[in-house]
Amino acid sequence: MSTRIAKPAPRMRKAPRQARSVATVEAIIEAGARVLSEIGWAGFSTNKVAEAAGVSIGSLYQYFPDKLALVDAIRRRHFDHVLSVIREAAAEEKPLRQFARELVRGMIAAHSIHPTLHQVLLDETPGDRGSRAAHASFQARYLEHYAAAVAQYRRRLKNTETVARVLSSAVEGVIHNAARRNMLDAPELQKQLGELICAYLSGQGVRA
Amino acid sequence: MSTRIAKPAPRMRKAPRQARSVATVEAIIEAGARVLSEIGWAGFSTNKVAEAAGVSIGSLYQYFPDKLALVDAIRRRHFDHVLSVIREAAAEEKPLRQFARELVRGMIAAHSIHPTLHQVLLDETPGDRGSRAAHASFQARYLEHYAAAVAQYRRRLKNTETVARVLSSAVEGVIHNAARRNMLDAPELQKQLGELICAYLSGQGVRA
DNA sequence: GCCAAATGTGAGTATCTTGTTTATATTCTC
DNA sequence: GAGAATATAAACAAGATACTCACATTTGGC
Repeated sequence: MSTRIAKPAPRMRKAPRQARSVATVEAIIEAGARVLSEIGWAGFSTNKVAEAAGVSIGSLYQYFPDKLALVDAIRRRHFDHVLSVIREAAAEEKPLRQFARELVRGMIAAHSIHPTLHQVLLDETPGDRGSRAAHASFQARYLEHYAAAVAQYRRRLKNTETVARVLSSAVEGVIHNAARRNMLDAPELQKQLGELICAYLSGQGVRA
Repeated sequence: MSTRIAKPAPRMRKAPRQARSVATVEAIIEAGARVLSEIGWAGFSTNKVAEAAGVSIGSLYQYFPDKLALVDAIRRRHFDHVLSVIREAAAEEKPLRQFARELVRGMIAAHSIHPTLHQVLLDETPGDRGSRAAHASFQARYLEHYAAAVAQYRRRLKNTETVARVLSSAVEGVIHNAARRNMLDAPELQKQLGELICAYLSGQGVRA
């Protein structure tokens, strides 16, 4: 219970100017993502990340003011990636079947590198200060894109937002579960996930 | 890397004989579930659990030989609960619509007490020794019940297991996501989740 | 080649957490 | 009321870990 008055907490302590340092920073973020995905937030220590990156701990603190700034960087990079995937899938008008296929492919690809990173970022990672805003903004845009797709393919136009939420979390659930048992690239699973999306969105199947 | 030769690790150090101690043990397990759900495995400490249970740390160690035994007890209790829910929903033959409704209701009820406990148990909790077996056994029986339902309602009989896996993880994903944003009891969500299940299982919608 | 700036190093520290024991006090059963 | 069961919390030992600092090395422009 010490005096906790809003630390400024800058993104980076120092900007990398030479090619070397750019590579170092990149290596740190990449290793951080790996550690976070493989061991989870509980085991995420700066020393461990530095070691995994093949970099001294001092170098890490030369660019990141503290642990949370590092997590922020990891989060930003990953969220940007995922957002681009769904944005692309929902971009132009295309048949439902194709949308589903592209979405599944993209999502699986995005999770193949660090299978459980996404969930760890959402569930375990603390959301102090600025990251909360980024978090919310990500979620909002994420949902927006899903909602756009839902509005495009769904006949009944009611509850678009709820439908989008259900759809997105269902997809995430399947992918996360598959990631946990190393089945992300099973083609059978991809097909079924695609069918789930199509079935739900075309959804004239059963009446309420 | 010390000598890691299978600790026996008994379930309980001592069985509660009087009513008092039974209540104590129950309070500990309950508080443990609460802590695990609210703070996650990273913040799960025996001292914290004891305090949350309104019990001294000594009492905790009088019944549980170590931290993992406690987690085991929590896990066992929760898994039994969830299993009974799905077993009941998939028990007798009933219309698809009704099955979906009962499954959703039961699942939501099971997650309403400790919203994120299930995911924490699956994702963050370590699986040393005996718990691995329990874990696997739970997953197996869990899937079995889903598969039974799938076999009952799905027309095409191929890939029953994959379909069951996709279905179960989709349901879990939706519920977990709703739990995170405290929307578990939104009736709109329940309805949509039911529709998702029905649409996927009836699933004549789109051809491959 | 030279030098100032940029970058990299890693041992060290100070602090905190936490699992577990133990000696002691209280409550129950008979 | 005796002895067993149960509860208490102070204390500890061991470890983890975020972060600093004084120094070494490399780079890029001149």
